[in-house]
Amino acid sequence: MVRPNAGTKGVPRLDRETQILDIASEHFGTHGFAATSVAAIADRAGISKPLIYNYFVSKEGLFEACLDRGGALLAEEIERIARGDAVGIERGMATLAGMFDLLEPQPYLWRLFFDPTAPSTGPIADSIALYADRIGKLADEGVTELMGLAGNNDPLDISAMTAVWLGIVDSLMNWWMEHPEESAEQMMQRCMRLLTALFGGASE
Amino acid sequence: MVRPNAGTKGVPRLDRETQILDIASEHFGTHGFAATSVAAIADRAGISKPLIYNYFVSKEGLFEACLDRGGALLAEEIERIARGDAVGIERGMATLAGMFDLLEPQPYLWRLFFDPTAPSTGPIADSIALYADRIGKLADEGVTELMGLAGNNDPLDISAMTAVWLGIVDSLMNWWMEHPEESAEQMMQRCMRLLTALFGGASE
DNA sequence: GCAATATGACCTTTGAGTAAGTTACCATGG
DNA sequence: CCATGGTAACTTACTCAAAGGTCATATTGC
Repeated sequence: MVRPNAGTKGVPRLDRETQILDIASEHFGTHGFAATSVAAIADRAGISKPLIYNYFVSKEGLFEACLDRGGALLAEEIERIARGDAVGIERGMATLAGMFDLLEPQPYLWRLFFDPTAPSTGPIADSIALYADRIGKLADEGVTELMGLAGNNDPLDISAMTAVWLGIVDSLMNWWMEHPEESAEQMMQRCMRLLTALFGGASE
Repeated sequence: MVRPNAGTKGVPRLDRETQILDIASEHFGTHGFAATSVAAIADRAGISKPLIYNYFVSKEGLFEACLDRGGALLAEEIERIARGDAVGIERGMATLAGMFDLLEPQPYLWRLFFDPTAPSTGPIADSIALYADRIGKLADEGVTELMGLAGNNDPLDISAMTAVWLGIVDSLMNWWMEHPEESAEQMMQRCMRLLTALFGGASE
């Protein structure tokens, strides 16, 4: 009764790490690196701060672990879709569909890689650059294809269009976070409707 | 000699306030509220922290002053454009043109109102909500028009499309921040090219 | 008893915010 | 024409709280 919380809870390290990463990813993704405190994560996990430091060394280490897990997930999925044969807008929509499926339980994962409050130097910046490049490269590839079809090969135009494309994905993930009742399937159908509205029903 | 830095520099309050707001807006807009320190702003302005507190009361007060100045600027410009007669995509492009002109020296201003690390309660949240609503309402209006032309009146579709539109503006401002050599005029022409590429040259 | 899981209590750094004073300028009165 | 004092601009040197990070120790299963 004096120390109601003393002693082990018997949760294996891997399970605990997974749980911590889940909670940390949500916090980091939702509020950003700077506005997230390790103590808050520990609280939400029902454990003490030192356990987190024991497993992840530092706040940056924890963030990096989130990046690694999330980045691998995202990059692999986008790469898988890139190996398909969709081209132009179709490829974009296929990518979106994949992202919705993948991120159904956790749309905030996407934002980990576009966090302006994350450290801009050191291992974190490297890690972000790594995955952002990997994702960005595929986006760039898709956009280059699309623009090429329209006869535009200007590198800066392509760079800007890629940024816009990533921004679109970003805003859809944000919107999804504010409408959690929406399923991946519904999100995708909504996007199709938006696309046809934009193109006056002439797409497809 | 004992206190080489003591004493006034004789800069009138209004001038100093303007200078502080310029620097603070850039920091807040670039790195977010949580990742910005008052001391850093004071440093960049070449003054001491207490002077900032003297003029703006608190970090939140400073942020709010940035919001008020920037928000009025943005909202008034968007409202001015909304009173024009452009409709659908044209209205979007007109708005973009206005934003580029207005934000030529300071694209980061836009991000002040979409900062996930800003306090979510209190006067700041109110201020953000005020301007974000004002901007969002106009965006919503434009999007509703556009979607209506295509026969889509679903409120959630409109809400999502508005989010996407704001996300597009956001990503363009970010891209611009990374390409400061670009003029407002050039940005606009680039956007026109992107639009025609998207619509297969059939727009206009 | 040993290794894994776990914690309370601490240290340290960072950054928001403040108290008290300093410097320069300008208006007034003698 | 110079003392006097009021006020605006400005700073040094602090306080205090929150958050990152560490240490010694406790519980439990084998």
